[in-house]
Amino acid sequence: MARTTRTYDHFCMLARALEQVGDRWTLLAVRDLLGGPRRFTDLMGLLGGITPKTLSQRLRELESAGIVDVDREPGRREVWYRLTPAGEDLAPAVEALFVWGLRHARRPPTPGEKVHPEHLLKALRILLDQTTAPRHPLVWHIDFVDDGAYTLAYDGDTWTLTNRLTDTTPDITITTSRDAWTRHLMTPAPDRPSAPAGVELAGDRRAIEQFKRLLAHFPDIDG
Amino acid sequence: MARTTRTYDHFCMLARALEQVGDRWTLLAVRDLLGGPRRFTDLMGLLGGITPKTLSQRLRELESAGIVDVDREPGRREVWYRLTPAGEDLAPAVEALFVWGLRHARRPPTPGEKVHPEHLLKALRILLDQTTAPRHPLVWHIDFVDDGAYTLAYDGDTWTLTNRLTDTTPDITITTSRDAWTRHLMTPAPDRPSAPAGVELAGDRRAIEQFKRLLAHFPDIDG
DNA sequence: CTGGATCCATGATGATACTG
DNA sequence: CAGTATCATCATGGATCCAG
Repeated sequence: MARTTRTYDHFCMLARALEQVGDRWTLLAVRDLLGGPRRFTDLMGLLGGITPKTLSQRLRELESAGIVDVDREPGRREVWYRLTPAGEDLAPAVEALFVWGLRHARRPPTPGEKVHPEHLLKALRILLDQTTAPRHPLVWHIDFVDDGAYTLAYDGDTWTLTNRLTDTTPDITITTSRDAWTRHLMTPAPDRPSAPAGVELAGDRRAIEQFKRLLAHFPDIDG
Repeated sequence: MARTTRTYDHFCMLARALEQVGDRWTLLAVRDLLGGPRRFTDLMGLLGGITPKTLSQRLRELESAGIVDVDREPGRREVWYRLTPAGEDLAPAVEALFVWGLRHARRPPTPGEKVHPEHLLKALRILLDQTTAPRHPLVWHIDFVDDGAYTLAYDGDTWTLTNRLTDTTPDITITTSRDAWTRHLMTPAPDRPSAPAGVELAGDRRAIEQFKRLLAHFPDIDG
């Protein structure tokens, strides 16, 4: 009896969930789609070592599970993948695993390990959500000259990461490169230079001070 | 270059977490260990179709990841597996996936699907945690004549499931069988008989009413 | 009986190249 | 840009066997 998809044959909702998102690469694809719609090659880049075959297979599985919507318009080359509401609902699970990794699987990047600034920003967002509660809303624009631009915003309740610059006027704008940003964030906070090379901070003096204060214990989630 | 364990080679804490717990069966083993220490064969039973080879491999991986502690005492036949504190910290992630499954992957049990009462109880615990807040602490004993016994308790803040009968005096005691309990819980609440066959409820009249009321919308997590 | 190990078959994934 | 095609390798499942 040829089984079309691998199942656990348990009547358990965790098993059911893992049948949908438990395959290798699947939750990493969801992680990258949580930032907003992406094209196939965007995902290829973010997912590092995945092969196109595996990625297209995963995307089809996610589509048929109702987790991803595919946007193909005739006459347009690009295909955009976006999460459905059911896909967005995976955010708490992805985040819980992320938090666990931050606590229990944190190691400096090994040589040859792909460091993508978006994933650092995601870790930062989660950490901010768990450790701080600023008094007022905040908007930070982070512009990677060699990669893309992101908005990290606090709405008075939670922090949000968006993979583009929002229309809102930012409190600060960070202009940097992937390497400089990675180097800056991976430097233990006490050792960080106040004017790090390759990281330009623009904005109000107090907003910049607040930014540095809020980043002060990244990436230590404890204490 | 022979890679001993499969990695993603991403500097991302979600990828790191999934390298530890992302393999097939791993989170299901953690799920079953969250209830308390278990022996190899307990896990074999709870995990349904896993082969001993895969289970022992997963347990060794979990042990070397610091998620599971193995208790081998000389002169004792059994080997007990238990979660370390790092393993217990997986509870939020397991639960978030469970909740997602409850919302988005709920289907009645298909014929041939193993139904373990413990997993139903776990779903019930999560649901109670998300939907109710009784005024006072509660202790329910559930005794399966053909399987084992569990305690579902509310301490004034959260619900806990334990895979044995605790010493506390229970508010109610349910004596049932795997089949009868499954049949009862899988019947839509409005159709449940007030004196279901094979499910004996013992205890104070008001406690029994409360029990029925609290189970009234299982397994619907929404609304 | 518990806690595995071993052998083999098969399916899932990876590397590389190529195409509409 | 968005994938397929082909081939090689690895992980998993099924069955069986074994030692304490």
